[in-house]
Amino acid sequence: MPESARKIPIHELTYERLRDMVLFGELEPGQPVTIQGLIVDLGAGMTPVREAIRRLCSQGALELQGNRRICVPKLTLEALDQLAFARLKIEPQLALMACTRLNDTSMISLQEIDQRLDQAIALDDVQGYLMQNYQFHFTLYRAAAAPILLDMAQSLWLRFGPSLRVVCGRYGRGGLPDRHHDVLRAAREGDPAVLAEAIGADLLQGIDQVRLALEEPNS
Amino acid sequence: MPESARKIPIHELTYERLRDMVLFGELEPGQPVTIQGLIVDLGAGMTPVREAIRRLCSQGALELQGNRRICVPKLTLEALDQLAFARLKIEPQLALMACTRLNDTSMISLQEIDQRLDQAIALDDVQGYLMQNYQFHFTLYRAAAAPILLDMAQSLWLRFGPSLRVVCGRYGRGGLPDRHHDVLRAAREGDPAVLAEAIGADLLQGIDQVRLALEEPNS
DNA sequence: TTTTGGGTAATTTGATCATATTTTTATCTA
DNA sequence: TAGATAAAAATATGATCAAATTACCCAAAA
Repeated sequence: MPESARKIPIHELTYERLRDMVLFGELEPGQPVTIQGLIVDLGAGMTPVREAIRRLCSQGALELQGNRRICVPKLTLEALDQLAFARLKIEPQLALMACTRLNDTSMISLQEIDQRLDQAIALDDVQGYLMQNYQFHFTLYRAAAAPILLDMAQSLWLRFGPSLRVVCGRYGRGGLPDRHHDVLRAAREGDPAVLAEAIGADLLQGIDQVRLALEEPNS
Repeated sequence: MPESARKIPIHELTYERLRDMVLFGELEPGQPVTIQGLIVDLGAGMTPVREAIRRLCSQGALELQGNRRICVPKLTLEALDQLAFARLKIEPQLALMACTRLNDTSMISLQEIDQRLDQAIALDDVQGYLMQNYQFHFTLYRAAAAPILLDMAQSLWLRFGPSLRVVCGRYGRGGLPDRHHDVLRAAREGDPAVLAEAIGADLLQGIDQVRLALEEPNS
């Protein structure tokens, strides 16, 4: 085995793997998650799996039901309202703080991600879209150098991710305008207020999509 | 042993115990936390302690240093700015949502907590003050019935708590005005905007106290 | 002689696993 | 349908291994 891999403990790798499964919709809302199942699927021991689950539970990515079962939480309308409020406060602020700190390297990264994002849209690759969309936002947010707000955004995305996947998978993106180009333009021009506004508009689009789906009669 | 106690798993009890230690300043910022030490101090096994630590790390209450050591994070000025921003967005909103849902029972609870708070101030009981202050805010916030925003507030308090303890212990409350009475009055009158404003003013007072302490030369 | 530096040994601590115990869920019979 | 039993899954412990820190010793320099 490569030496570089032996630096990261298994419980960390397990956490990252499980987090991505939630974030990119490999696990659906309402789907039960068992410790034993993950031990088999991820080939990890019991302790690392348990620790990864505890971390994700405290971030809201997983939910402990009264009996000791674990599942991916289903978004309710009330939860969506809270998520919308928090995301629209936190994420534009991260964008605003990032704006003045964006250097050439991160600008190039953003543009590359944007290209892959367009590709994924063209190919109807939902998983790819979700992954690049995540990378786009968090590459921007990381530039803000605000770890606490970044943690909060991460937790909000973990609660939001599974439902976004369901919506995208069911309806596709249906010709919605691509807000990322507005974001990129604002970033290039270096106007923090405009950039924050553009991020807000992008978030709102995703939130409204999920809200429409939740308001439909079928669960 | 009482049967009621056997319902709550040890890892949950351990988490709550350790959380309170962080929240109410039993652990100082920068203080190292060891798994082995907690096993001895709390009389728990290894698994529950590890899980409690993982949960608190992902809430920002504890911090993994590069080498696999754990400590209570020290607040920097940058971190304080982020905390201030987030708290002033989230907590007034929780108060606002709670306002219209406050019933007689919770109003009485708030008043009782406020009395105990005044007692603690009169007795210079720092620990008691911190505990009642926490109870006051979260009894109010819980009434909002907004679990996601409540989780966020909880995490913010976990990051803030240890430093507040240090400040209060060092300088006392130094004749600062008691904002809780404004909060209680607004709650009684049922005006959400005024209540949110009062909470904001209370938060700002604590934040400014900590900021003053951080700006001092000595670490 | 005292101090300092380097390196090794001992100890502490974290990571992981195997296993035993308890709880919950599912199944089967009356 | 209800109650009892079996199976499965979660909780919790302790043992083992690996990594990091600390303690200690000896030699060299001041």
